[in-house]
Amino acid sequence: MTDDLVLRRQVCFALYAASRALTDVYRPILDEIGLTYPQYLVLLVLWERPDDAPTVSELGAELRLDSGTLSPLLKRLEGAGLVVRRRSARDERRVEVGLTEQGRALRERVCDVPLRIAQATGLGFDELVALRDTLTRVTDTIHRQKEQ
Amino acid sequence: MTDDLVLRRQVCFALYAASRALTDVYRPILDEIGLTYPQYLVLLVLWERPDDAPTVSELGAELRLDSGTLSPLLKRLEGAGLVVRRRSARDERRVEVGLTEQGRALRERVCDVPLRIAQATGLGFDELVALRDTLTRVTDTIHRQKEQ
DNA sequence: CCCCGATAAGTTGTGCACAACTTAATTGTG
DNA sequence: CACAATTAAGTTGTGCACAACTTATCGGGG
Repeated sequence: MTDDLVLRRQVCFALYAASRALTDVYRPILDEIGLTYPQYLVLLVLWERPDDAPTVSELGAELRLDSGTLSPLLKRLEGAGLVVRRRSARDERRVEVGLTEQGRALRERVCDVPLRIAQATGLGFDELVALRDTLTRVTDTIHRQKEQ
Repeated sequence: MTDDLVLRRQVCFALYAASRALTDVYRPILDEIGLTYPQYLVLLVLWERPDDAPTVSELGAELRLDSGTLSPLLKRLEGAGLVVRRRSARDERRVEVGLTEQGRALRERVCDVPLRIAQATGLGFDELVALRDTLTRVTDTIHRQKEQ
């Protein structure tokens, strides 16, 4: 029982270490185009629906990040000329985040990134899908518990 | 091809989200004893070998964290009275990190934590072990590539 | 013995994450 | 309509992560 506190036995550490390791793979790739990994994630959401201009809250719901994280991040993306933020006309509380032409164009420069990342993991396609699905299940389980 | 850039399909996002979700489960538990998750990880290493007093570098090798992260973290742990830092007598460059009596005693208060975390994931024991091993394999693969 | 490269820890600066709080706009209820 | 409760975004403060740099010590070759 006392052995349960050994670092290498803990799933949480494996998760924490793997997450940082994968981010390390992203870093040099994203550095070239001047993005951080969380900024890249925001753009992924925007690229999925290029004409949608989701609000900060909607972005946060997708990425599970709050305005405390997103507000300064979006300000930096706007400073880089990749997105625009505008107050909603119908609801002045909301801020809609849209892609600029430059932000839209950036998509072409990263379309081979997922493949390069997948290769770095050393896992086969089926293993990757299984891993992703297990992780998604864990995340959903935790969030469902939190809401109750 | 173009679909590869969809957020929910990316293993990396699943990893990033799961890691933060699990940390969310830790937070209220560790809050009670005044620790952050990375601080808890440092203590895990120290508890594994209570009479060892590893150096900052050795801690960093276990956790894959550099002195830029560990130095201030250890200073806070020392401020909380859980560890002591002392220059090695044989090599004045090294700083050895040892547990205080209070730090040693804290172990008793967290020995049920791994079980509580495991339950929060909703996975069975075998699934957890398989997940951990897959993640460890990914991490090792990435680090091995980095060294070459 | 001296110096030069290597090593160890710490410092500085940037960018997340997240809690707690503030400000402003909106909605529901009487 | 009035106004209290809610919601949205932003701000502030703390603590990681990590790159780049500094300071101090160590070790080996000339």
